[in-house]
Amino acid sequence: MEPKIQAKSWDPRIEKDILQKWHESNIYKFSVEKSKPAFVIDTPPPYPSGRPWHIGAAAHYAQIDMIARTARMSGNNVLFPIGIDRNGLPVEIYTEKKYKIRMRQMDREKFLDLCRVALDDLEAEMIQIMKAMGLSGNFAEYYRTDSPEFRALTQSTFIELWNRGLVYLANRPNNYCPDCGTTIADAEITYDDIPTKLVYMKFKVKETGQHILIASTRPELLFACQSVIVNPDDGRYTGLQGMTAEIPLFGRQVPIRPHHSAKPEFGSGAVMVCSYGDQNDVQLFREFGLKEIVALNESGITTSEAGRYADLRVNQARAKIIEDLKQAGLVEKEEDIMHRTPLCERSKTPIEIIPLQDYYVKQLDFIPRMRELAAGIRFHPEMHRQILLNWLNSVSIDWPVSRRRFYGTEIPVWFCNSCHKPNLPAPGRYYRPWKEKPPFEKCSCGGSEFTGEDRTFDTWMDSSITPLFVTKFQKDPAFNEYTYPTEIRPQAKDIIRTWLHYTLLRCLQLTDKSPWSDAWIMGYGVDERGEKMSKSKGNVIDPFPVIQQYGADTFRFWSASEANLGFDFRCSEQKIAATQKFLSKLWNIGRFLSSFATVSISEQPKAELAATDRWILAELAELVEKCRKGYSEYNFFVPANAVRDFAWNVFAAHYIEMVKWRAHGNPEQGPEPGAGSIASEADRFSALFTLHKCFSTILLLLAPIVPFIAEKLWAELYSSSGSGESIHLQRLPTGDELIKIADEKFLGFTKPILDFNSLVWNKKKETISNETGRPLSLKDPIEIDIPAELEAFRKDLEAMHNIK
RNA sequence: GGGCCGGUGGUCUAGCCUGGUUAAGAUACCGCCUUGACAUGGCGGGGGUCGUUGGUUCGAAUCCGACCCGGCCCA
Repeated sequence: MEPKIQAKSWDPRIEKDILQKWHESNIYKFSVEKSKPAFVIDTPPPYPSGRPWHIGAAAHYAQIDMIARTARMSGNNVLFPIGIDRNGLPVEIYTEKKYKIRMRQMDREKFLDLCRVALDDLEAEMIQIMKAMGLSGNFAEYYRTDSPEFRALTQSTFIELWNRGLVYLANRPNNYCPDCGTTIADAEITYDDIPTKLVYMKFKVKETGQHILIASTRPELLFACQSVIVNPDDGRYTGLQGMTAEIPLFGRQVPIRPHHSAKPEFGSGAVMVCSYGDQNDVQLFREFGLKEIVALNESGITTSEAGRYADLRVNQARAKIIEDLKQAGLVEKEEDIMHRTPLCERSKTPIEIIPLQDYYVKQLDFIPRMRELAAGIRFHPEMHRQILLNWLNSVSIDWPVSRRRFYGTEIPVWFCNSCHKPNLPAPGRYYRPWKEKPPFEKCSCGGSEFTGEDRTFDTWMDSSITPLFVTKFQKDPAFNEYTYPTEIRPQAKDIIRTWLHYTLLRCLQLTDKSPWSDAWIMGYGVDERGEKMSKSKGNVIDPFPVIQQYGADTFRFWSASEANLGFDFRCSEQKIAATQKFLSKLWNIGRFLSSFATVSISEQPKAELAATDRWILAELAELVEKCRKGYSEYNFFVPANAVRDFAWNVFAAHYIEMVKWRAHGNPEQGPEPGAGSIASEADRFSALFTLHKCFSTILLLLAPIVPFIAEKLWAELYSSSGSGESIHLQRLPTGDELIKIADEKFLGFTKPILDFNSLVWNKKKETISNETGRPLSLKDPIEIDIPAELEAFRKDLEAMHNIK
């Protein structure tokens, strides 16, 4: 019998037609439907930062789509928004490089236009990949975080917080990246061990005339020193506590105090406290009430406080000061050490701590409540909850949200030129104070001249309201009511302390609840040796050609079967290529089944099924339960591997071989029927029913992971004769009905059956044929005893192996 | 210094929660086979002191303790 499906392997080019069909039938449409539960995904809007898109990120979005499809096939009304994050530093740097320009040395408006064009190009490619991967998202209404509509929401939510007293302006030392020219938050800092010199300098003790050795990695801050500290338990310095030290080269006198933060084992055990070498200095200035000396300006240049060393870059000042100290014989020694240095996450520049005026959003007051919300969110996997809790425990200052950058949402504030009071407009529209007149006439002081704020927000101010934006907060109350809070936040684990944290904070402040019930945290994609991918290492894999060559389903199945929930996963093209074999296997099982009339799989069989059929259905029921458990945790690693193992190693390898003779029925149609191969109609029906029951279930179980091939095979075998409905509008199967027709006790036969088949195959291999002088072919007859416990399967086993 | 995660054939992973025959799969390697869905296939094979070490137990990859190594995060 000729199979209805002709092609001998799955052709990924078919995916294009299927995409077109989905697009035309608009099957992933979302609208408010009170009778159906809403399932809203707080999709991460990717940042189009340059080519190629990270393959790990592409895998991440493939899995987010699996969440959407799982939810849909579980009976939910799914909102799967698609957005693009376009605010922030990376595009500014990209644009500066591309056009060889400097942002601050050109017209702001023109610079923004160049950024926009760059983003449009990068975004178009990203959307193209997302579509090609088969994401069932709402592309028709995709949003951008730099649109007037999005920015208006960022601003209006800021204005609301301001009016409620949750925002303040303050001048305080904060992390400053001299390279980016802006304040950054603690969350945007990374640490790296960098080799540096620890300089041992001699300070004179006024009272004794002796020297005290001060070890410091920041000698260039000498002139900003306001105290020396020693550990109170450090016997070497007990007598010096309370005395006065004289700063070399500058001659200023500062007190020597005891403080536990001076570690006796580090350097000389005596430390100078300057404004500001590190966060500990900030802490000590506050604790001791010291007067701050501003050491560096916003360009990272020493101020006039540095005297002879003014107007120098940090490195220059450092070199000159060390040289002069050496000349004066005041350097005892220099030691090479590795120093854990705070770096700007974006530019990798060492950060400085500089006092500047910034806007702060209050977060310290909200930490206890955030801990409560964090306890109520279901984390997938559970272990990643700890990353958030650790971060909540280490937050020590409010969130500085102003940035001295251009491509971002403007801070909607105008300062009165007379009294300098900040004036805010009414919330609602998008404001650009640096180029617009204020939407009001007078300040409360009577002044009518204003200066617009020219700074922008930290981009997390925008990103942290995605759950509000996608649920039409403050715009469509009925929609918002139906969709908020959302169901799930999928994201990568490296932005828990930023995106997840800030979203929780902002939504708590604005809605008094958690924006989601579940948080789904994915690990990183690393290279095949487990190392981070980076352009400099040359181990980056571009996902686009991979998807084009192997197809979206191959890429998706690879992603599901390789990335266990929350763990880092390895990316290797070889493995992706190998994955394609499974799709080919699946296709050919479908091709085999297409040789026979499709038996209605919705009907219950009338007569009792054959033992072999009840056995495989028992295995199938177990598979379904296992997959459902995986799907309920959005862990696609579980169903992907379980279905592959079942379909390939049990169903195809053993079951199909055992029932082929019954499926064919009429021995005239098989070239060389085995013993006892004339099957009754009842036996034949039993086999066909079971084959289709198993295969249709396999397709349903795989549909969220490999939507294209599942759709195609479903259409070929199960829907074209019926309603013609997409597999993606079906429900995931349950094990209940299978248990009715199967029987759990048959599970015990799996191992004996597999072992027996293997035994026969081995025996044929060992037996050398008298005719050919070679091992027996699998279709050659053989004499072998069937174990008593497999008596119920005798007919199928005899036919399969041609046992005489 | 603290926290989290991992350490299983050459490579990658499953099994560990809930201890129990011969430690499973993929990949790579080797050998054989065109069999009627599939050579992008089938069958077979070699290859592991389950990080180390103590303990609990009749029995430990699995439970408990200590240690070593790697990764990430925090200080």
